[in-house]
Amino acid sequence: MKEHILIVDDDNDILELLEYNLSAAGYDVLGFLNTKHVRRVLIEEKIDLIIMDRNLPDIEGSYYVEMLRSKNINTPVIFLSAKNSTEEIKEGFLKGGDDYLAKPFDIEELVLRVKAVLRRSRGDVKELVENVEYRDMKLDLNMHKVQIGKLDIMLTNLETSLLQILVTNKGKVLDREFLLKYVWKDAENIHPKTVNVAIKRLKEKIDPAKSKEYIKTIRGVGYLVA
Amino acid sequence: MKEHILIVDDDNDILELLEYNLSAAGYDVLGFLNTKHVRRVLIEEKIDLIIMDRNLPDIEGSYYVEMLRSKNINTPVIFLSAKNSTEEIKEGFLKGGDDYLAKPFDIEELVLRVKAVLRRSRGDVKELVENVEYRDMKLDLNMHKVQIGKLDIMLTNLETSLLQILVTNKGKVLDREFLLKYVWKDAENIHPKTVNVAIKRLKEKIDPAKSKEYIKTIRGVGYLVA
DNA sequence: ACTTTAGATTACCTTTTGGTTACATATTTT
DNA sequence: AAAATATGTAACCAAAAGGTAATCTAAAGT
Repeated sequence: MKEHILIVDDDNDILELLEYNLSAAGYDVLGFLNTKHVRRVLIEEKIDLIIMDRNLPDIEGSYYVEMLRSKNINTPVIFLSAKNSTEEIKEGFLKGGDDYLAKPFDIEELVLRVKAVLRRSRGDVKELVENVEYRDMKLDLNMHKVQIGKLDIMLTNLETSLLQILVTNKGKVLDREFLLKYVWKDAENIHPKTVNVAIKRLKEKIDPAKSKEYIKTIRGVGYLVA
Repeated sequence: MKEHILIVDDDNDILELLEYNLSAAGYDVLGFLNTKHVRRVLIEEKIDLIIMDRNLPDIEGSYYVEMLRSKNINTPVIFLSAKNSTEEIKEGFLKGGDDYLAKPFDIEELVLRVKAVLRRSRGDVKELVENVEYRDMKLDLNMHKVQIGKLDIMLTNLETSLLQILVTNKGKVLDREFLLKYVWKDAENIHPKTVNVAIKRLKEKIDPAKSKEYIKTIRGVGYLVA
């Protein structure tokens, strides 16, 4: 099955150039001139890579990506931009980009960078649409909520990604180091005890009566959903 | 556990600059001035990322990476090179590189690119450990429990590793010295009698009725699972 | 049978670890 | 800007794990 690339660039010429060349390279390409419908498409379709211009009419591209990341949308992103000072490049990576290419660019180099990112991220791309279920709990990643029985419980970003990683790794004990890596995205200087508190709050939220034991503590190791 | 980065660059100053900054960013760094021992290190150590100069005394860096790829060594590679024509950059990607940064480079940008590649190249799923079985006992190392018949019994860290080593060495008598070495990891000043108590507690836990005799005592030698 | 010796058992105590809460800071919403 | 919310940090407490030592028991040698 072809891999899907979503492009956002307000310059129609560039959009066409990219669509032409990436299609020729065997990808399915979806082009957009602004971010208006991007989020919905990301949720509804299986998108493997985003190519994003930074100078967009409605929003600065890197801010848009930062927003996506905060919603647990981790599709790889390559920035494409005339802003090419090192400061701006660094910002692109800090906001969650996977690569950064300055305009004007060599189209073949872009295609190669696309391939490199896809090669590396393959298999690790999370299904955005698919919701995760466990016992009587339905986790809706996009809406940031869990349905437990008839009850809808809103979750914060942190709670969503913590619960997500626990449930998708069900049956495995996740230690604090692992959780810090994937939920806190390696943020520097985060105390491991932070995990305890986050877990405690999550438990409290999804099971205030403490009757379900969704999340078990494995002393000396970490936490798991069994 | 820290991620390991291997660097190959014949310029000692650059090597030191990278070692300093990547160590500061929390990585374990191994620097090399040529590729002589690189392949052996890649095989023997767990290396998560390679930073490779292209101008090496013994071989062209991208050819070296191409060789690695042909040997199914798929560790991510970031090229670092004074060769920065688009043709040469393209060659870097074609030979299997994940990113390409032209010298001179901004060290902070490099660190960010390193993070981006590592973030993308590691899966977010915890690896499953193989489980061990013996008689009617299933030892689940992921969940730190044994299933005996229908019954699930949670184990502590010590109990898990003790039972694991006994069962995986089934048929062999393990003496206290051996157990102290592998279960207690040679911790200083551990009294050999400690093993007796640990074994006693483990027996009690997995067979409170004392009817199964999973673990036999061999007087004067040690313990075994037959 | 008696003695010796290794292992089992038990009780005790220290250390480690996680839970809990309160507070501070940062972020988001209004 | 103010209020509300989210989340990190630190302090404190409780529980669990596990090491040690004293005592008991059983096996091996005489």
